[in-house]
Amino acid sequence: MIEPTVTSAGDFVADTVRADNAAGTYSGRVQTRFPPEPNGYLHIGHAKAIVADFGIAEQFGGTCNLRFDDTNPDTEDTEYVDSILDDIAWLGFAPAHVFYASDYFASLYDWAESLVILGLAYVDDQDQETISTQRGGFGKPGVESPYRDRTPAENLDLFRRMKAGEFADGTKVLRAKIDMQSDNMALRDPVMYRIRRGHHHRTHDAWVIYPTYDWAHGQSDALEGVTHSMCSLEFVSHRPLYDWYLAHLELPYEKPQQLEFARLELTHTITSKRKLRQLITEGIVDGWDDPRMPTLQGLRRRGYPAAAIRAFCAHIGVNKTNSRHSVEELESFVRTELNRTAQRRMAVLKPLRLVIDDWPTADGRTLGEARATGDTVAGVTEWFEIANNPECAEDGSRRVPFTGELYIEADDFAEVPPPKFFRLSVGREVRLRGAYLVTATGAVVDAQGAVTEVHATYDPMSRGGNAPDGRKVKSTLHWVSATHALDAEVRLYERLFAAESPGETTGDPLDDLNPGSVAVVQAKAEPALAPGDGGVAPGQVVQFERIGYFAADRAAPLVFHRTVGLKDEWAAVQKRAG
RNA sequence: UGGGGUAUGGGGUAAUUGGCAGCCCAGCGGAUUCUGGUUCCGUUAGUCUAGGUUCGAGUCCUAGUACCCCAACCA
Repeated sequence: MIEPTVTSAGDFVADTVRADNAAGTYSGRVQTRFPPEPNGYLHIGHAKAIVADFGIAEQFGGTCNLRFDDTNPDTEDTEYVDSILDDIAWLGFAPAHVFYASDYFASLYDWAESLVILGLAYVDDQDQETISTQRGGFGKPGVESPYRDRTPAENLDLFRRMKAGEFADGTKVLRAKIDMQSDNMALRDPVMYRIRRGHHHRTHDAWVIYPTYDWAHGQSDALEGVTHSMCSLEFVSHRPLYDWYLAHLELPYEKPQQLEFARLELTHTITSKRKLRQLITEGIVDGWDDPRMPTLQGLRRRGYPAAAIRAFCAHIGVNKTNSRHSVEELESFVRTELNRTAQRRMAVLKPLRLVIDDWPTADGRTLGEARATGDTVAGVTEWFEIANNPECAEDGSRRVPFTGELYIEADDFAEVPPPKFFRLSVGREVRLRGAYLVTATGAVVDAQGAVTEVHATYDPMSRGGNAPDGRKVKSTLHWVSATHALDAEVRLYERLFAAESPGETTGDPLDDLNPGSVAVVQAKAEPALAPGDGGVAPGQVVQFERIGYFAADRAAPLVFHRTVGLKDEWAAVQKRAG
């Protein structure tokens, strides 16, 4: 399906699997599952879990299934089921099976009856608040429910009537009879079933009682034959409960074991579903697929390759330490992948007109001579064959038109060059990528002192970019022929959150929003940036030479999203200079 | 307040389970380069604290400290 995502050697899950294999615990079988609740879109944090779940199965020749943890009808929807399916496929994984916890509602119910008969579960008539109060607190004792000692027969009758819909929502629950004095709150008679007349996206109105996560999860694992059930660290204290349930049931396979690892957190990023949703409802971003969102949909639209996300997740591995990875590390995986795969194109984000005065016109004059007489005749057009990707010869080349009137990047010209400035200034020679060596002869400056046009001469002997005498220039600039330039809209994204840990100081991540997280500029693009043959496909990511990687919008032609910028040594030099 | 989890350079993560603290990101220096990109070479910097065991401790023991999780009929 994909190239092996090797999990890091020291990962404790792999250690556990190896130990289990050595001990013969599961007869060498390895089965995992990725269990999202279909109540939101997948984000970069889920990618870590997906890579871990599928990765460990793959590493040991096992299987990994997808299971929708759809036990709460109030929050779940097929919209999310569909997007999750889509995202997992995009990431490059193919689940062996797609299961739903709701497929097991009948089995779960039967198992619950067996616990009732064993005297290990009881129906409690108290309301939610009372039950919560009786649970006690950290270091404080719990209080047993007055209904705790109902007989199995009475409980069975009540439970069946709960299922039959005889009772109103919230009026009764089924609870496991464990230990109201346990230090572990999860063991103080946890709720197994609640009455809820929500409309379930798959079972519709067949059920009025729904299992809780704790009652459904381990049992679903057991039913499927899962061996290693990975989840995040906040479930560590639920593991004794996971084990308690399974210890009291007849299982079709060996008992699965729960293993917990730390969630992925990134700097300048949030993964809280609630907060992500708030970004949308408050209009801060356009939707779940806004390129600034950490959702897989957003990252995809932004141009992050699935292979880069996979490699990043495999690289960070699984661990039990709560930590926050720098988003720069993710970006570095994105650059590494894109450097290899993205075709190069030229686009000018801050266009500055460059006129080559000695460039020939069709009527045998030069541009300079023609302009001197007020004539706006065009220069001749020359076509250059430029490699699509110097890192990948198979990508071939494209033809790029060149004339005597071009756009170059405004930042590539300086009237007064600062120290270590290698680019164009009057009297200095630079290369126009793949075309000619040019020397600036002067600049036109407006009333505000801004450079509006640069004049230059070219060396006809340097066609293709090299001078026959072998002289070197310090800089190569990208350019776009003014007469052939296409107008493109380029959306430049910055971090959505200015703070490394959004919300750390005030408690609300939205207080740390970066007000300038997107800037839109009108750019000049070479013809091969147009959609279609020899151009770019919707969603394709290309490198704008010397600038960064940009994803063509999937719908709008000539609209580009900045995936990530190139490393910028000149920016670092300027920063050091102050 | 009780229980549980976790601590290794600036960030992240390894260490064959008691034997030379390695790798990635970032930084810095250099080489190469028709992208100030890429690539290559070099380099700065670390075992939470205090004791102890040992020829030898990131690893074992004791006592602390810090951070995270748990008192939903959410997952």
